[in-house]
Amino acid sequence: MINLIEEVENKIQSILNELNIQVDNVKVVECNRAELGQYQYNGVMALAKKYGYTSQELAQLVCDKLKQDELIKDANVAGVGFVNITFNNSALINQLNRHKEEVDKICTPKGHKIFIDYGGPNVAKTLHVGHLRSADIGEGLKRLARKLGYEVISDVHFGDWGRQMGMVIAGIEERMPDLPFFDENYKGEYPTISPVSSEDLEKIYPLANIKAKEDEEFLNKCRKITYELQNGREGYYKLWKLFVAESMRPVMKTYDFLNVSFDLYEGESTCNELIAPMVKDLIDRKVAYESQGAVVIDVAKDDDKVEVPPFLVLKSDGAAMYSTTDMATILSRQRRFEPNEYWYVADNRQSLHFLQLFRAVKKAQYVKDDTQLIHFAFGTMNGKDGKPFKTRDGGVMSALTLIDNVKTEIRNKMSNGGENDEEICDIISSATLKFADLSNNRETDFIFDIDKFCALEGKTGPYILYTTVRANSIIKKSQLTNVDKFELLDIDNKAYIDVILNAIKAPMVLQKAFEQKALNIICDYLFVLSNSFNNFYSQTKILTESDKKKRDSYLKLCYIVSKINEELLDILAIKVPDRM
RNA sequence: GCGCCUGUAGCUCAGCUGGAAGAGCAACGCCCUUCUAAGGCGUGUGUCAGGGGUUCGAAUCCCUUCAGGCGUACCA
Repeated sequence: MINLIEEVENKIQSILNELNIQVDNVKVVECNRAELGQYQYNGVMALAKKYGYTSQELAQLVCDKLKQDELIKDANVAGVGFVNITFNNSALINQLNRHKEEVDKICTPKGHKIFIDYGGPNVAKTLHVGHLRSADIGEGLKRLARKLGYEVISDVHFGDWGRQMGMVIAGIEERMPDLPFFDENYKGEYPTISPVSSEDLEKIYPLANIKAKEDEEFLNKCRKITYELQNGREGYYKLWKLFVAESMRPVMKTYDFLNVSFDLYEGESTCNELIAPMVKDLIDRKVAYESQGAVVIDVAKDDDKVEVPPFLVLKSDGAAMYSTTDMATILSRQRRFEPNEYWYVADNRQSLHFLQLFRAVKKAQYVKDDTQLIHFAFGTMNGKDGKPFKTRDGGVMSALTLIDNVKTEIRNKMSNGGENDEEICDIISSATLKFADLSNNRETDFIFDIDKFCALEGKTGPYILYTTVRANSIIKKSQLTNVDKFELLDIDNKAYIDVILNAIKAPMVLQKAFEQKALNIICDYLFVLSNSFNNFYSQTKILTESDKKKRDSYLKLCYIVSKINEELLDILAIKVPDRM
């Protein structure tokens, strides 16, 4: 069944065809002048001249016909030939009653599998505020795809196998050289508790990184340790196991707070046993070859605008790097899941890497020809100087610090103490951060401003939650049970109709957000819908409305808004508290 | 050097498959004995970085200049 907008598009097409005007793509869009109409058609300007009309004449002809339609209350011409359309209330209400059907319509048939890789926290590096983006965006895209019927498998893909591991081990050895892990001839039992805490690791890694930059010998040692770790030196491996587990603790805590979770908690190291056979296979089949001591795959194409460097399978010292593990990881995922699409949510500085990776796996035929590999890049969160945060040298606010800041703001704001306060505070804090993050366009960089991330008023997470809690609260207060079964009536109340007008857009918003993989579209919509609801709420007495049928309609609208908000917030991985 | 991205209100940003310049914050004013004021309503602000072009119509597409950011095989 076609929706209201498609219906009016078809009608306009018929009207134009009757005038012997050929058009095949009539588009009716939201009106950007609310005082003139609800929707608008802009096509007549382009057609008029060709068919011997002035824009206004043709627009007027269209309007005259449209006005005769039962769906339409009014249609008028404005400016140089804009056709503004206002629907009858009953048409809007009918459309809103088809909400579920509309959502089902945009769902994909079952059996389409997507593998999504996001998060990518690194061992020994504390999560800083910039890391929230991959987690928030990835989680949101995963849920959005699932909402639309896709089968989605997610993996956190810990950064636990590259050179930074060698650096950390070298760093620990500098501090505690007497630990048995470093003695190649040690035969006894290794300790089972990490000799370093996650706090220690967050210091050890940046220091080692700085030292490696200044001290060539130390850098070479790190490389050697990395190679030996990857090739099974027991002491290093045992130590690595311990500090990886230790390092993950605060990360998992942060993910938990953000309502982010994965189907798989694997890492770069997971595919280690696949690397040697993979390299052999690539060389045997002459996909890869040796160049300057390293093993590479040519991935350049003749029509490249830029020189695309070869893809590195192994470094010249024989060690694996991120390109190695990314490729082997695809092999591993392909064998187990064989998805139709691979999604990588990673910042846009890695674009070239993914271009190379995707070409390399296609060239090696590790995925089918029609398997899609897509990098959903996101912009970096920059400091006030406009430059991206750097973590290796430290100095950027950690995610946990930011979380503490927001929680403090919210605790101060929360009215009177009560049960579950801490839980509610956490929910609101999480919503505050996530909404602030996701409101930004995915692809563009933006400046991190702590005040904005902690803001509780205006276009914020708490605003949306507050609206939802309000709507739920009034339903509860009515003590009526079957509110979901109540009927929306055609009531002469502009604020009420405005909410309905916004509510019918939800399925289209989902579709657009998915097409563009743009969660900020959902954020914007939540704000607009909530704002119209608050306007309605502030000027309409609901519970004290004497006309019971009207009252029930109003309650039903509260119910609808609450459900849409909950539905969309759930995609953003934002929970709704019972009270605020 | 080459490639990609960005430049919109005082600030932070939407809008970019062409269609009537937007939001939040900040400022000022109004609205709680009445359903949650984390709320509602109102007021002001713009050579959409500059210059060309295409078009009935350009913040949006094309060219160009300027400014900033990122990337450019052994970090991720």
